[in-house]
Amino acid sequence: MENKPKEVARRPETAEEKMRYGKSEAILRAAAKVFARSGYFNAKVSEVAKTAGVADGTVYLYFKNKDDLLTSIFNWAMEEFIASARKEMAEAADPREKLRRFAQLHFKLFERERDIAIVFQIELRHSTKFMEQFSTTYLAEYLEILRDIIEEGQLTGIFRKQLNSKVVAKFLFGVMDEMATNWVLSHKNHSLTAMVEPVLDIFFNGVMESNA
Amino acid sequence: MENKPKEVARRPETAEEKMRYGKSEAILRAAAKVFARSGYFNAKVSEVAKTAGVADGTVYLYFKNKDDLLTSIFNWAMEEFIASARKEMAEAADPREKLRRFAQLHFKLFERERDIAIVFQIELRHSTKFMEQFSTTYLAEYLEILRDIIEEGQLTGIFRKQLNSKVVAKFLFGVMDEMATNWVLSHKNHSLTAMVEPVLDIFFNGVMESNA
Amino acid sequence: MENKPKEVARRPETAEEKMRYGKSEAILRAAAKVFARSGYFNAKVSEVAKTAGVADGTVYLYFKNKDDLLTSIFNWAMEEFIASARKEMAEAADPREKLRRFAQLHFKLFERERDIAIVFQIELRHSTKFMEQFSTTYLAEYLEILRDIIEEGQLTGIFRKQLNSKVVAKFLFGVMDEMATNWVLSHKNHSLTAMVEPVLDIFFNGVMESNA
Amino acid sequence: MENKPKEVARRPETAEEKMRYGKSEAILRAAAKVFARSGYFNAKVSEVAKTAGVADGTVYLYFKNKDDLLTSIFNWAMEEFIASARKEMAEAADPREKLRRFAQLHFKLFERERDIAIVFQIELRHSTKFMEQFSTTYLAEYLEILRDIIEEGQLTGIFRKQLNSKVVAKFLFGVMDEMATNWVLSHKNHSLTAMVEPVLDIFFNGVMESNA
DNA sequence: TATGAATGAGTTTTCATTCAT
DNA sequence: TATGAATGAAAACTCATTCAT
Repeated sequence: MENKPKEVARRPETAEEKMRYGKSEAILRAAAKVFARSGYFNAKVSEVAKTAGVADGTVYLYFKNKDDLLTSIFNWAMEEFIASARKEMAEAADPREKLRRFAQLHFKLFERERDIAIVFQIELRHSTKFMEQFSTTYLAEYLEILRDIIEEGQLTGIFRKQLNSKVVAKFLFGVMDEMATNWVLSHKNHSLTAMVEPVLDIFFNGVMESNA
Repeated sequence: MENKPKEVARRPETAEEKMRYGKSEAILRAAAKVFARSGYFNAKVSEVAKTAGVADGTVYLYFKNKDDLLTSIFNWAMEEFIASARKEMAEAADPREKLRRFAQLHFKLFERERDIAIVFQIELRHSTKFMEQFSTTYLAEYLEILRDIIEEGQLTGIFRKQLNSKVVAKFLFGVMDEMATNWVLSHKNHSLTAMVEPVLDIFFNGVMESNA
Repeated sequence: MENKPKEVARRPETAEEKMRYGKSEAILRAAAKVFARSGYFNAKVSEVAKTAGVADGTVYLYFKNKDDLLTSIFNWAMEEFIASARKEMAEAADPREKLRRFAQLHFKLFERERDIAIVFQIELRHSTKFMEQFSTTYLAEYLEILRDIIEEGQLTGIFRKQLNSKVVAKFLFGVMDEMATNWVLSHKNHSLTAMVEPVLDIFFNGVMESNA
Repeated sequence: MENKPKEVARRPETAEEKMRYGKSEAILRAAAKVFARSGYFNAKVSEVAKTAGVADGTVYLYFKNKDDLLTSIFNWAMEEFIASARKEMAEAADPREKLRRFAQLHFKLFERERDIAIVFQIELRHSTKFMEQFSTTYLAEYLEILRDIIEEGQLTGIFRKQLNSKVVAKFLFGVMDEMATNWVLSHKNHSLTAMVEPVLDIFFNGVMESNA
């Protein structure tokens, strides 16, 4: 994320805009940190402002309201993730390799940005309203990518054709989501990416044809 | 649930206590309904009281505070679930059958009590604090049951011995949790229990020895 | 006003309600006092609460919001005034006597309740929105009463028939309104009711010599 | 503004001043429009700036603060009005004609500048503080002019000598003020100047038949 | 036990004003 | 002069909780 500022919605052009952009991102990062620490509802906007090093009112120059902060963290991270995922998927040939890279990407992002991981795994789930919005936008796209890979694997004969690719995609997402939540809640600070291999091992043995 | 009052924490003995118990459960059910509808933070205690048909102050005769309502819904449902799960597990012989019954039990409870399902899948996740507490108590017990069955299956030779039973248990929980969340957020009202077979199909193909 | 609590919208029946009613009126009187002193926009709800001897939140148990306080002061006083005006008008026979009593009633109310007078003459005028609402409800009724008396005088031959009764009513209201505003803003504390005679003298006789 | 009051009403001399003058007046007109539309307290300085086509900060180069905008609108219009009134009064001989021209002038100004009329009739009344200041300065001068004409009429024998000229002046102001407020609040867009004749008719002749 | 009126702490948000450029 | 991004004080309102009845 650090090195990919251009992947956020608005692109700064002038030096002046760059500064505005920097403030916007600083506030978003501060919000992620504060939300991760206190939980969205208990977090105070003034705390976000203080963490970002700006005045309370400045937050409202960049974001409509507190809720918009949460939504923006989500959009910001998700857009970036989907973009890199699509790019990386294009580089791998084997569907198994694609899934492996995809999971790696997901988990590496979380390990690099623990605050974002916490917000994603815990805070964003706080309301049906948000969850529904989430489900119908980015989650749908996330599942779409997985589904495409699985169907590709079914065509090339390495995954069982009779399986419903949609169910399989949800299945894999569920497993990965659970690993992520588990990692976020655990204080043992074990590696999350280390889970990719054992998880995919089980998964592949389940979806592969026995002669694949 | 109505007819299984004994499965809630305290058992009423006298007629007087029975009445208290009834009110306590009424409040808990009202809380689940209101939390499911509005989300925990937006839900008002007065709304819970009104839904339960009692005065605002009465809620505080049975529960310490608003947070206690959430915790109590969780404890109430979880104790009941774990108890029936352990009982039912004892009745089945085959590990695969055990897992099948376990998943059925989990999903049937949710289908019967949608408010509880919403609270479990959405509202309870609202804070790391709660999630951590959840992880170290009932989730641990839930995973324990799964792990026991899996290890039993590894002993009897139908599940691959080299797999880490703890990872497998989390894997299975993650898949089921994802199916549940998906069902809660979906408005299509598809059957949740119908997911048991396809999910376990994938799972078993993954964890079984090829000669099992 | 003190001795006519029943003329306010809600009538208290039980002893319990009477207490609630008392609090409602206390808050309304406190609001009138604070609004009169600081002006509506500069007045703080917390100041109203303190003046009424209740907690801030209690204000919102009786009134929807700050604006509702202003509107309620107006409705409360206006309903009372219109009612006593109609009653008193019925008791007088001569149209000139009716107008005299009407003006007396209006000015006496203001002298007895200076806070209310200030709110009426100054604070209620702060927005077109309110003024429009005011114009189409109680002011209309106020002008209606005046107009009825004037038309009665035109029928009995003491007022010039060719005059537009609506214009005459507005004319008289304007004069009285100006006297009231003048009195409110003056610190000399002259008598307002003392203005009734000279004003009606001009109004009745006109400013021109009959031989001019 | 404190030390540059003359730059509002007066005419610009240098090109530089012309620009300043133009901007100052543009801001004042914008303020009148915005205050008329939203009410003083709800109006935003940024909205005034936007309407005037200048940056927010520029408003503060010409006016001390938001309150100064209101006061300046008032001073600006009032100075202009008093000046033209005095000039026009000098041109008429008959006291009745003088009053007629005076009323015409007042109402024509309002018809030409509706925003100003709204600010005068509604927004300026929002606080006792302002009303008191208003009463002791321009209103006093306004009433002075009226009083002079009335006393002139009393000397020439067309107005009744025994009337208190101060009361008569207030009386007439009250009537005209009411007509103006009525016109401002009415959406029927009737002519305000058309009210001059009927109002002065009543004023001059009185409402009673001479034989009543 | 049950009630529900009263409490008052606490937080988001707005917007007049400033000041570095 | 002109700008407009940044400031931060200030206040309406909510609602969990209490407690006298």
